Amino acid sequence: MTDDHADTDAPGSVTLQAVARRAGVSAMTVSRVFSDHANVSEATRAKVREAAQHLGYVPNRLAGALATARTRLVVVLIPSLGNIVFPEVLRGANERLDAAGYQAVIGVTDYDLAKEERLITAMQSWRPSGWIVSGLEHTDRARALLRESRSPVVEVMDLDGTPIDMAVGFSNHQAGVATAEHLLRSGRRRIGYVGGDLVRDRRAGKRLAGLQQALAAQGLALAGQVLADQPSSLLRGRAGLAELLARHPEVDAVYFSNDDMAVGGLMHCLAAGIAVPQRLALAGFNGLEIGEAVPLRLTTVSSPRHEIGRLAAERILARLDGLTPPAITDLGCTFVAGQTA
Amino acid sequence: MTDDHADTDAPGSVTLQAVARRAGVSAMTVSRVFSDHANVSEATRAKVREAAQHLGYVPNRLAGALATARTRLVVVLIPSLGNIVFPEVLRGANERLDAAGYQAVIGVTDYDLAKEERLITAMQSWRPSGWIVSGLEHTDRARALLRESRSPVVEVMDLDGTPIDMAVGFSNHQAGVATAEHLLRSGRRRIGYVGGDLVRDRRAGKRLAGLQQALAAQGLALAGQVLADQPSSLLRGRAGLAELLARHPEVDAVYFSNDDMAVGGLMHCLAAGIAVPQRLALAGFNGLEIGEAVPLRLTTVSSPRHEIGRLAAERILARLDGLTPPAITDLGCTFVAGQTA
DNA sequence: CGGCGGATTGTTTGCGCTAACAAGTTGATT
DNA sequence: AATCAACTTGTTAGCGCAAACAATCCGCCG
Repeated sequence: MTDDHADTDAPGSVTLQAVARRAGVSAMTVSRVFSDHANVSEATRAKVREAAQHLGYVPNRLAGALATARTRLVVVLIPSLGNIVFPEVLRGANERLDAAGYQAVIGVTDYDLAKEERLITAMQSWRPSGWIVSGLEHTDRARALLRESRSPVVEVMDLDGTPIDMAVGFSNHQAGVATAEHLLRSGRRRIGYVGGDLVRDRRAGKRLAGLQQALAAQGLALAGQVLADQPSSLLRGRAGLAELLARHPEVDAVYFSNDDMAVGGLMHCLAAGIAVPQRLALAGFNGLEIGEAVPLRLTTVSSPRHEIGRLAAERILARLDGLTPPAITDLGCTFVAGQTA
Repeated sequence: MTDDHADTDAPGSVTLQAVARRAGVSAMTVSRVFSDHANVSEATRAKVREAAQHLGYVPNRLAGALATARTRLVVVLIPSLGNIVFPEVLRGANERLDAAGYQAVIGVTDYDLAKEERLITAMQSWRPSGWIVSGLEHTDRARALLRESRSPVVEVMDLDGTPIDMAVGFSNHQAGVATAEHLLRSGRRRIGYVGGDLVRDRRAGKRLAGLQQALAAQGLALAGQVLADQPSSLLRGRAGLAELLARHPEVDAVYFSNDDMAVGGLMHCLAAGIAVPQRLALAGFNGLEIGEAVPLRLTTVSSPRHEIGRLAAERILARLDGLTPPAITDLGCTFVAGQTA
């Protein structure tokens, strides 16, 4: 073994130059082979590929991105990784981005707009090619930073408001209205709510507002509510329903902030022998699989999470291709008539 | 407005040079202020910070990383985003990395070792500072690539085998043994299994192997098994148990590949009126919240997913600080005696 | 047989930053 | 007042790659 140590080298240490030397061509030619957008003769191509293979060359995207000012990095900002909903959005985005040679870079805001703003600043230092952020609520500065980044921005999971650039999702308000209408149609009049912090989870707040608006249209108001301040979960929903019933025994239907909470509530009913839906109707939101697997299929509104992630990525890629995709993509959410309401 | 356009500029367009000019110092001095590892007088610091603030300067980490050959990027490779287990590992890792100024970069292998290998090659082009990968099973080439990257590697969620560099997790085999022992102690002898593809999910395979080994020690064998080839889920578990009971009505206990499957099985029992645990004992794995929320608390073995992610990140950071953390960190997993077995 | 056009390859330069070293400044010490 | 050490700031060069332009090569036409 002489001077090019072949596969015993660290892959990162082999440069374009090294490959060029071994192939007997210039660095630029090697670059052209790897980004293959220029015309290089088949013979040269083969020589270069052989050399690259032999040396174990892996291109350095840092250098490439610096030179071209195109990182092919897309930041995905989600509120939480602890709730399966957002990983599913991420999954959709990641699948599409990966297929296009782009890399998703995640940030978790913890439902905190100040933290989101900090993350945006930090992420900007990677000069991402695009942004996918959750919701339409942001600090003014966050909005300004995103706009000034001059990269495509897609806000996902919410359409009740004005997007910075593009939006892919559905109306949470509408989901609340749809649920209210179903409950009212089935004769419920004393409707309660069990959820989490409505300031942190603005989208849950919008669903509740939709429900309340539909109630108000019938001259009704919420019969009672329980708001936990910890993140939503099955156990919280179970305890929350118990508390609501203790304080407002008259309620005949309960809207939950989401399916986790609702299934928790259903478990309370099963354990406490409360007849669902005769004595009490239950409704959730999201259309999680768990709602289908419980003994009584959960009545809920299903959100197209995976598709939202996929389409958000699609919109960004389209924009980077010089196209002009629609600013707003309403994927809707579908009412699922289960057995609990 | 003369030549430096202040905050109307795209943040990415402001360079160290521009800040240096406005502050009346050299670029190097600005660099020192931002990476603040050198001594810069307080007066200069203030001038620089004012200039940076005014121009809306955001450092370019691509350029910084290229110059220092340190990206502060840590690749996290997980098999799936569709199962809450792995996002939780990711959450733990992300929290720790974020706090240290590092960025997690995700890749989803889909339980496919060939895809994992491809991802490792692709990720290497970002020259990550470290790697967190799931499991101990990899292709030879994947193993070689990781070793040659000369960056710290932590394999998570499995200790039954030999790590490339470091490992943080627990023994899946042991989890299977513990479950078997509990079932045997409570008098079960005809134990069945419901799970997914054991080649794809090697860790589930190791748990089953542990169970079988413990059975064999008593001269017993598995009474029957059902293997779905789709990813594990509540509905699959529910259907799987129905199928197992149809084919092997004599089984008196069922081990599931994980809690999702087990809760699905429990739902089948609730719906079909099968007495749990009298007629049939059920056991899962993971210790998901859903197992605690169902009417009968699920008997399972709890895995410290969040802590595994956190510690994996910790190990990488320690190594990058020049320390020598332990090669193997066994966090164990704890048997949870629920009401289903 | 000279020269022209298209295909192929090479050269130069700079992306934005930081390591390494050089140089200047200050105050204290003798 | 000369000297030195410690602190502070500047200069040079290069990280690995690709854009832009320059140079070469080849076959083929008139």
